[in-house]
Amino acid sequence: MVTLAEVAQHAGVSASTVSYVLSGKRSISVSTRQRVERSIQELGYHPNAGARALASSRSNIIALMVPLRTDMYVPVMMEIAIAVATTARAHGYDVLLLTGEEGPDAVRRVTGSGLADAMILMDVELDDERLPLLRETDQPSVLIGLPADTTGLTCVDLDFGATGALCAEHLALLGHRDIAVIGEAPAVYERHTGFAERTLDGLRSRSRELGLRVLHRPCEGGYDAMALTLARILDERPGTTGFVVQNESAVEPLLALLRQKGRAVPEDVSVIAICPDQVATQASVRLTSVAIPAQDMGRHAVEHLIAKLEGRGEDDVVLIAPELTVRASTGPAPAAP
Amino acid sequence: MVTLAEVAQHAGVSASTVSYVLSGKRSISVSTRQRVERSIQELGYHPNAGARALASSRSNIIALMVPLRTDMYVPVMMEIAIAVATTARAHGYDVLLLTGEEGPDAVRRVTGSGLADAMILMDVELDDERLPLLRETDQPSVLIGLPADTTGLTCVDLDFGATGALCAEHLALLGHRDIAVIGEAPAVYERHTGFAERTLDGLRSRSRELGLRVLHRPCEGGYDAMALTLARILDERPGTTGFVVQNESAVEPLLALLRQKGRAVPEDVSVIAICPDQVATQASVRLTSVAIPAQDMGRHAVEHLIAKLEGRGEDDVVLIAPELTVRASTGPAPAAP
DNA sequence: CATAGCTGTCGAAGCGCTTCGACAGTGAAT
DNA sequence: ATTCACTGTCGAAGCGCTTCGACAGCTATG
Repeated sequence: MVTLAEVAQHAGVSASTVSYVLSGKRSISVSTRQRVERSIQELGYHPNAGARALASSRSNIIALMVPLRTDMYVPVMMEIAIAVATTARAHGYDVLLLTGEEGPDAVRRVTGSGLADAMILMDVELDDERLPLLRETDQPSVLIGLPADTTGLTCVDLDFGATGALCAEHLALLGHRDIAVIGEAPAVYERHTGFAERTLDGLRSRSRELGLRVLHRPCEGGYDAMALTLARILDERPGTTGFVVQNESAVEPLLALLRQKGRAVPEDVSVIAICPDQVATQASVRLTSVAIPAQDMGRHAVEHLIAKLEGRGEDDVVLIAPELTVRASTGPAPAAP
Repeated sequence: MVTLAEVAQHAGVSASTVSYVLSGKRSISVSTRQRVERSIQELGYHPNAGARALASSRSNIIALMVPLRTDMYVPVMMEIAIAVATTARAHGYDVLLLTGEEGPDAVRRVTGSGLADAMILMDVELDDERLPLLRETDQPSVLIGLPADTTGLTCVDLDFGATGALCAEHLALLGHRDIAVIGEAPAVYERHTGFAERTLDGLRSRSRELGLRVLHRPCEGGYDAMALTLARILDERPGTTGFVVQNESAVEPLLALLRQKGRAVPEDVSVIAICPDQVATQASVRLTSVAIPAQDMGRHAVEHLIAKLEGRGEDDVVLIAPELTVRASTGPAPAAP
C-alpha cells in the first residue's frame, strides 16, 4: 500500500505539501503540483479513507436508509437509491446503504461513530421514531417523504396534494362526475406514510370545488385483490367513469379487468395512474399519468444535503410540482345514458 | 463526542483495557468488564469508525456494486441489495453502495483506499472488465452472476442452465411438443450478461433429448413489443402450446394477449415464468414458475465473503438449484387437432 | 533601506483507536 | 521455597492523514 509519505519522498517534497496538493487548501506552485501529481500517478497512490476520516473528522460518506420491505414502489425506491448514489459520487461522496431494520439505532450508530457525515431517510412515516434523534444531532439530514411535523427538518417529496388535485382537474375537465381512487394497500395507510393520505386529501378537496363525487378504496396489488375492489366500486357506484390509481401493481390488473367487463379505455372509462413513467408507457394502454420523479427526488436530496454540509444549507421543505402527462387512457366522459 | 480514553478514565482502567473489552481479543475479568460496559452505557460511547479503520486496517464495510441501469430485474436487484445489507449487518458489516457507473475505477478506488474490506459485484458480464482487477488484488470478492472464466473467482448464481432444463422437462411431461421462449431484451444478449444464454442452452439441450421443438425470441418488455413478438411466433409456429418467459415485464402482456386471442391458459397453452415468486403469484393467472431466489443469492454472497475475510474461504462457484413451482398456468397439452 | 505583506513550503502535533510486549499477581507443579 | 505458566492489566508505539503555526524568500510600500 502506497502512503502519502512515500509520494512525498518520491516527489521530493514534504507530506504536508502532498496533502495540500490533494486538497487544494493552500496554494502550491505549478511545478511542485505537477511533480506531486506525477508521483501520485506513477505510484498509483490512493489516500487511505480511514486515516483521512480520522484526521479530518469527515468521512465523505452519506448514509441512505431504505425501507426494509419490498412490497411497494420498489422501482421507485431503486431509482431513488441509484440517483442518490450517482449524484453523491459526482460530489465526491460515497453512499452507505442502511435498511430500516435497525430503526432508530442505525441513526445513533452512524452519527455516533462518524461513519457518515450526513444521512438521507426514505419512507418516512408521519410520526417517525427516528425524527427526534435527527433533531437532536447536529449531523445534517434530508428526508424523502413528509412527516407530520417538519420543524427543524429538511424534506424532499413530490407534492402529492397537488398531484391529487391535478388528477381531479383533468378528469373534471373531461366531463367526468363520478370517480374512484384505487389507493395503496391498507397497510400503507395504517403505517401512516403520509403520501397516500396527502394525495387523497388534495384530490378530495379539489373534487369538492369541481363538483366531482369521489369513492376511495385501498387495494392490495395483484389481480385478485383488484378484481374484488373493482367489483365493489362498480356495485356501489355503477356510474363511475374515472379512475385514479395510486398502486402500481394494481394498474395492469385494472386494465385487464375493465377490458374483460367490456368497458373500453378511454371511450367508456378514463384511467390516470400515479406511477413512474416507465410503468405508464409499458402498460397495455399507454397511460395518462402523473409521474413520480424518483431521479429528481434522489438528486435533490443529495444536493440539499451537500449544501448543508458546506454550510450553505437551510432547513426547508421542497415539494416537487407534479406533472400530468396525457396519454391514451383518458378521454371525454361518455354521454349520460 | 465521547472517546475511548474518556470511557477508560470513567471506568478507572487504561484505554487498552477498554479496547479489549470491546473486541474480546484478550481475557478481561468479569468485574472490570462490567465496569467498562457500564461506563460505555452511561457515556453513550460509540467507537469512531475512522480511527478504528486506521488502526486495524479493517473498515468493516462491504462494497456492493449494483448495475446503473434500471431497465431489468429491478425487483430482483433490490431484493438482493436488501438481503446483502441485512445479512452484512447481522455479521457486523455495513454496506457501501456503488453503481456500475464508475466501472473498473470503482474497484481500484475502493481497494486502494481501504474504504471497504471486500466487495460484491452484481450484473457481471461474461467478459467483465472488472475481473482482471479483482484477480490481481488480494481483497476478497464475490460475484453475483457467472462470467465466462471463473478461475480465481467466487461466484453465486441461480443455476440458469438447470432452470432452462427444468422448464423443458415440465412442458415435455405435460405433452407439449412445440414451445417458445420469450427471452430478455436483445440488449441483454448483446451485453453478454450470460444468464439468458445459459437458460437457453439448458433449455435447448434438454429439449433435444426430450424431442421438443424450441423457438427463441428476445423481447423488450411492455405490451407493444410483446404483441409483435407473439404475432411472429404464432405466425412461424402456429402449433406452439408452451411458453417460457424470462422477461418479467413481458409476463402480464403475454397473458393479456393470449386471452385476447382466445387462447385459454392453461387449457390451450401453458406458460412458465422465470421470475420472483411475488410476480408469479400476483399475475392475472397464478403462474407456474421457477423462482429467482434473490434473497438467497444476496445472503450466500455475503456469507461467502465473510468466510473469506475470516480466512475460511475458498474460491468456488455456487449454483443454486432451481425450483419449479406448479401453479395455475400450466396443464396438459391439448389433443392435436 | 527598513517594513509589511505575500506565496510556497515544511515540521510537528494530534485525530481515536488497536495491538504488542511487559509485567504484577496468582496458583500449581516441582 | 522456587520455578513455571497463566491471567488480567497497562503503557507506548504507531496506523496515514490533516492542519496549524513558522518561516524563507519575495515583491510592493512608505
